[in-house]
Amino acid sequence: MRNHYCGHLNESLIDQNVILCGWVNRRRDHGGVIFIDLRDREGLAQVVFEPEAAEIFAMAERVRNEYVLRIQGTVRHRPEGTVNPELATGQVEVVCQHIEILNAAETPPFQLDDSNVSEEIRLRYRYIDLRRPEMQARLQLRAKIITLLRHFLDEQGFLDIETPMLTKATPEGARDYLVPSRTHPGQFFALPQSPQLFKQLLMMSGMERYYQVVRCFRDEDLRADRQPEFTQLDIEMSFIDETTIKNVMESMIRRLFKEVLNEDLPNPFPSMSYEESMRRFGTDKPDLRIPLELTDVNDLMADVEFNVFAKPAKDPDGRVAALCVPNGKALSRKQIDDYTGFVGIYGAKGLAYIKVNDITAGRKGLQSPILKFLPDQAIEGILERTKADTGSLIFFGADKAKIVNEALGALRLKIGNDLKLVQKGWKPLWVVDYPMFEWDEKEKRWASLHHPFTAPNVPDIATLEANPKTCLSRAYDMVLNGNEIGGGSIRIHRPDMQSAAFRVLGIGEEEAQEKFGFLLEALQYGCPPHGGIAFGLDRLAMLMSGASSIRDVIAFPKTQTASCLLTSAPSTASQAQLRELHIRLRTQGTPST
RNA sequence: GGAGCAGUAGCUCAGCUGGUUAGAGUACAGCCCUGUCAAGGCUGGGGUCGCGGGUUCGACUCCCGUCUGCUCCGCCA
Repeated sequence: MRNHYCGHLNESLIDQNVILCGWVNRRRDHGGVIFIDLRDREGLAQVVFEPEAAEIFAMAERVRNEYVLRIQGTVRHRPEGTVNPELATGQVEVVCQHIEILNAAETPPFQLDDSNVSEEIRLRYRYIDLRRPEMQARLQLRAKIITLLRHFLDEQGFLDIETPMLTKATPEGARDYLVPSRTHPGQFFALPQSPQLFKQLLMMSGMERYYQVVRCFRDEDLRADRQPEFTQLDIEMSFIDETTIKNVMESMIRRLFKEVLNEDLPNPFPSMSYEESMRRFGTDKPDLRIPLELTDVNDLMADVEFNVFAKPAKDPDGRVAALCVPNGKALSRKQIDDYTGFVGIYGAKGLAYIKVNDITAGRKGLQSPILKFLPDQAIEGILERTKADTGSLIFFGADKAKIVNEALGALRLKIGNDLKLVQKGWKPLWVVDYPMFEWDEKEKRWASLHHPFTAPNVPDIATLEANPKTCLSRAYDMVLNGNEIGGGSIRIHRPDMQSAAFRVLGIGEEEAQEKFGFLLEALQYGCPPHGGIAFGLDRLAMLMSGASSIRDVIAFPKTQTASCLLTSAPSTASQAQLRELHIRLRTQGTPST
């Protein structure tokens, strides 16, 4: 049907007869001469229609935007002075000798070259939105990323193995998407939140190295970087420890960035403990491009006569921390008020600050509503530790450590962006030495920080059960520019340790058997030491393409309420369908017949 | 479950402290035009102001509710 892509035309094809297919990007009708920019996946080509060929010219006059055409013509140099340097094919044009309208098109609901169309409209007409070069480039980049990762893993001896989509609900973790069973009345499959247990079973099956580009489902509320269905690069290896898998995965990501973006990532990636990351950045996914850090000042505040600071300073679960912003003095009162409101989102009750007007003038060089509460010793300590200088603005958070970390961690990102302190480039790191458990205040029980199959970093079961609060796990997260792009762990590979982990989590013997009996059983039949990782492919593609939402690297994403504006899914089911599935609706919905 | 922002022409937006005929750009249609590439010129059509209720002599404008989209908190082992 065609022999060249529009976007591939160049001077080497001059005088050749080409056949192009594509969409009318734009038509410029000068009365006596008509130009049509024909667009396909690879780019644009200018097709010229001259009035001498009356029949062809008449057809070109009828053509409108987004018509689908097949054009036959001769490639020639553009006349002197009409070359378009903005266009990859701008040196040449095609003189049309034959035109075929493969399909007419209604006027599009929006203009493809409008970069400011609302997302609602774009999603409703996604098939048109995806024609835009920007979206074409993103999906092409995503395909390139996946292809490269597959090649790498294949080279390294990983097997691509599929796991079930219709599987068993899990008690821990995210809300499951449920699928009713027709053949088992009242019973349900769950769509996988991840193939976690299957990939572990594959290690027990002796597959040694597994990977899968796999869809995962979580029925939780959405964000710019979270969709109800998303794609993981899921990986598992046998007979390895943390060092091996981290090395292999680093190599993979380094090669990915080199080959796709020609970017050199550090070798090795820096590594940081969870504890250090929380202390310095208030988060376990620090954006190392922002040169701001939190500073602990608990000890300086424990004895001050200012309860807002002294109380959390003395609380074992409290934290008083400072965030020093060089040249932050320029921030207006309104901006500081805005930041106070911002940290309020995270539960902070206020945002104290000190302006450093003159670092050499001691107390007199400072300006702050809280100055009167602070003794000289505390002030000196703060200035020294935060490395404050003339012009600095020091923010303070004082509350439960969780609130201070979240509030100042988020403030650090916001100020970093607002003040344009974010450095160019890519800053990957590993975050390691996660706590094994965290206390769930609502449920009054220990919960896995990672998941219940993560190996604890302890010599024996007794140590695990005696120290749930301080026990670290063998988990590791890969973080890039403030995004968690991958996370994994060495897994528990012995049944007694797995049972102990369940016990700490308050999962009783009976429940463990019911929910995870198959896993506990499998562990008894010869399970190799193993571990793995899963990467969020959508997030990776988002970062690498410079998109600000994973929706921009997913062909057909869902909205924040998890609906598809293109197909109007989800929708009601017919009474007949529901009856077959043994389901009766509680609400007086109006199912179609 | 909660907070914020937005919803006016096909699209993107403006519309003052409430005032009688709701505008702009672009798209679209027609006419003119032989070198444009966001082509240009002239003319024209196009609106349940998201939806429902309330206040008022009068509501795009104020109030309440609701729906939709986005951002965020909670949630996401």
